[in-house]
Amino acid sequence: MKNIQAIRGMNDILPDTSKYWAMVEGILKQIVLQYGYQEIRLPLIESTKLFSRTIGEATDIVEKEMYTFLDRNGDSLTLRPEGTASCIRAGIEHGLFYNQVRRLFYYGPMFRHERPQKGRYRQFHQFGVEAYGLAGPDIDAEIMLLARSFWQELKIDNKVELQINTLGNADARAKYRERLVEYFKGHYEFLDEDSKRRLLSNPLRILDSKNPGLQDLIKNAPKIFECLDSEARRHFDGLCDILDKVNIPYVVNPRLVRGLDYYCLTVFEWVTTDIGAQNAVCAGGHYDGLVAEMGGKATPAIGFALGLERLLSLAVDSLRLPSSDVVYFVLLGDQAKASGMLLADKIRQNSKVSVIVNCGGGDLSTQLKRANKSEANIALILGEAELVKGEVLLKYLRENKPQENVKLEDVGNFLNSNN
RNA sequence: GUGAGCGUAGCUCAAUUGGUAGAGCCCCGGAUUGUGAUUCCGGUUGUCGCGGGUUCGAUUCCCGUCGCUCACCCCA
Repeated sequence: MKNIQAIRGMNDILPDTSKYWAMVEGILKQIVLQYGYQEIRLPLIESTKLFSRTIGEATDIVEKEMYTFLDRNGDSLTLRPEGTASCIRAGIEHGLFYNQVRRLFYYGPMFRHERPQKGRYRQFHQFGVEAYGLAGPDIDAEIMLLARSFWQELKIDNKVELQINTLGNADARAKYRERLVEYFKGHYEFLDEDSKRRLLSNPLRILDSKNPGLQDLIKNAPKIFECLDSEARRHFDGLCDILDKVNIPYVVNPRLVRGLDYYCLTVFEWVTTDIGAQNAVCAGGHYDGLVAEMGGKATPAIGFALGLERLLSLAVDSLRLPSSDVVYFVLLGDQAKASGMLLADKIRQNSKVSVIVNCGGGDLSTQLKRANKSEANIALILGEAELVKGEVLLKYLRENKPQENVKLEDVGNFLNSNN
């Protein structure tokens, strides 16, 4: 029988890699907490309607990428393809947004049934940040400052670029959509198959096309700025003004549109050229209409999601794992074996170090080999001779220092002060 | 969903114009019966992805299939 393998596009994160995940998650979490954002933990499964309504019926996510199945009672359920819909659902359900400002964050796995490639998997992980009840543009800038803190702390500030654009309000977006359709219909014969399809489903996305043959056509297309009302224009100018003053470099990219239906006003992407074709590390925008659309009171909202797989592949080179204090407990003889586990627990209680106790026997040489292969930087040797003296023999595995004898009752303190 | 490249040991890879496979790392034992990492010696690695075809004979050639990777589409 063939061995069972992981589902396509679903990855195991093995110990060598999980260390980096834990470190990055810790850094991100610490930063958002410092900005006053609170964690919200959301279910992985929601009612299918939640996503089809909010993300947009005509988007690829809803049309063909959702993991949808019937519950035993016949309800249609879906593994979440993104976090914002759930976040708003939870916020309305528990009254979090009612006349209040909320700064929230979440992280965890998302699911989209796409063909996997570098930086894109069927189960992938997002870290999302969302702010409710603030119209901006100051909150827009805050969120970008926050993201910039991520890159600085992860030492990848020089690898990412911020691109911003505005989509205007719903009216402007509708008007712009019409003008774009008109324009591209006038040049229909030059469009490729994908763009002809997009003309019907989501004309804004034609602007995003990677086809080199289309670039001239796109360059000459009408600009969203021609359709903006004065309020949207003020919002965007206000954002640019703050970004300039807080020294966040950015590029205005009028062709930047987002795939999901719910975005309006400010949209932005942090992009990179370092991780393959999937170049968006972090992206988001305003979704001021969503809360009301889902039955809540009209509430301005802005947020972004960042792809942790993409972030990891970008940051892993510059990350230095914190050195860990680990000792390996070598036990020789039946007496030592009997008391070793107990002693190890005493050390764990009296110090902050991790203690790996040798299991499976072996002579001194064998056990030291294991110690050397482990992450331990110190071996503690306890044999008949040491037991009699009430000591352990402490041997440094990674530094050129002489080994020394330490009284059993002093081991915890010794390890503490040594590190 | 579409296209291209690749599937040989736990890992990284080699080889055979078609004659049933090899190296490094890893692992185990010994030199070293209480001293690891270095060095030396020895040992185990395998339905050559799966199925079929051609052939006296297929890991090699052909067809199919599955898997992986990258790219398109789409998105974080």
